[in-house]
Amino acid sequence: MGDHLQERVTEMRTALAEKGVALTPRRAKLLEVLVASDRHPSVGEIHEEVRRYFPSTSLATIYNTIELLKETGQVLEIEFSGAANRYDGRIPQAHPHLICVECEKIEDLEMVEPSEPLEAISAATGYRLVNRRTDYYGVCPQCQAREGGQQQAPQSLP
Amino acid sequence: MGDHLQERVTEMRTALAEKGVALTPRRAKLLEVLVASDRHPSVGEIHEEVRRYFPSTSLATIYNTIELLKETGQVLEIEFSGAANRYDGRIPQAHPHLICVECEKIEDLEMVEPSEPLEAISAATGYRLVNRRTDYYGVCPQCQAREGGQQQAPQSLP
DNA sequence: AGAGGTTTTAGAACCATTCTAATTTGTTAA
DNA sequence: TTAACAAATTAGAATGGTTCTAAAACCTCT
Repeated sequence: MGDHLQERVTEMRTALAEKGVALTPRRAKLLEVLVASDRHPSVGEIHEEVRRYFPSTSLATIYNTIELLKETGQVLEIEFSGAANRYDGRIPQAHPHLICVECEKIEDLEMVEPSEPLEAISAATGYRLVNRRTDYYGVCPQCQAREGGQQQAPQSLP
Repeated sequence: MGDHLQERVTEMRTALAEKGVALTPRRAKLLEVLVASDRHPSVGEIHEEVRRYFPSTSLATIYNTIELLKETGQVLEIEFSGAANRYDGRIPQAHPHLICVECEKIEDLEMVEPSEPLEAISAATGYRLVNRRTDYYGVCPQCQAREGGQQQAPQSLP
């Protein structure tokens, strides 16, 4: 695991410590799993992985710990209604994602987002903004290839 | 209902007609209700409203008709995992929303979104893009007022 | 060792959504 | 007008991710 990722785990540990909760072995493993994955894993996937080390771990523990991480701003939750929520432990700040509607892969979108004038929105609307979400949905290159060559041109969305 | 809104209902009717499905009284009322509301209503809210005119209407009918509208691109679905999905029948194209995390109000964000170079994203990533989502979450002015004056300054999200 | 707190577990409860099978409605053809 | 067929609708069951609950396990401090 790279330095940056180790640092992330450390930050999470610190955040939990400051919150006054114990860093139990299960929780420690969960942090590791969460940060080790670049798949934006679901609770189910995290559960499966933690179970490889602590087979008796219950789903509730995963949900509880994720909740603690959310409360401390240490994980980014990407909500879905028809599928399990997904979690980004590597970059807990809001940032744009690229989501494949075929294979449900989620990637970070590295391209500069033109940094919405968040203060401007706040000033214009009176909202006290606390979060944002920016997702692009499409079919990833691999899924396009798998489908054969009959894909149509990218359509522009107003 | 304004001209623009009437037009929207007409577009929806046309889309359903082209799809070859019947415009039953329930469906007609649903379109009306959907477009009449500026609340980005949930299925439950639409159901309640349609029921005022056709009391025996079942939830399944609402879900089915919404599905037809989705298939024809005539309604925008805003997904949530912890709460009911919400629907925008007025502007079915992807556009940014302002969502109050207190009262769950959803407003269209009129401010120009700096129109992401969607083709650029497509070109850079190889994705065939089909949709997008841009939401800003915060506390609306009304909810801030209701809470009293102890709100903190808007925080900037990287 | 015992007391009091936190953590964890298993399973129940919840709820929006989807599915299913049966009924109703509408239309066309005799 | 009725028969027959297709589409639409209904009530309720099933699904599945998430949350809740009560009991058990685990610490830590004395």
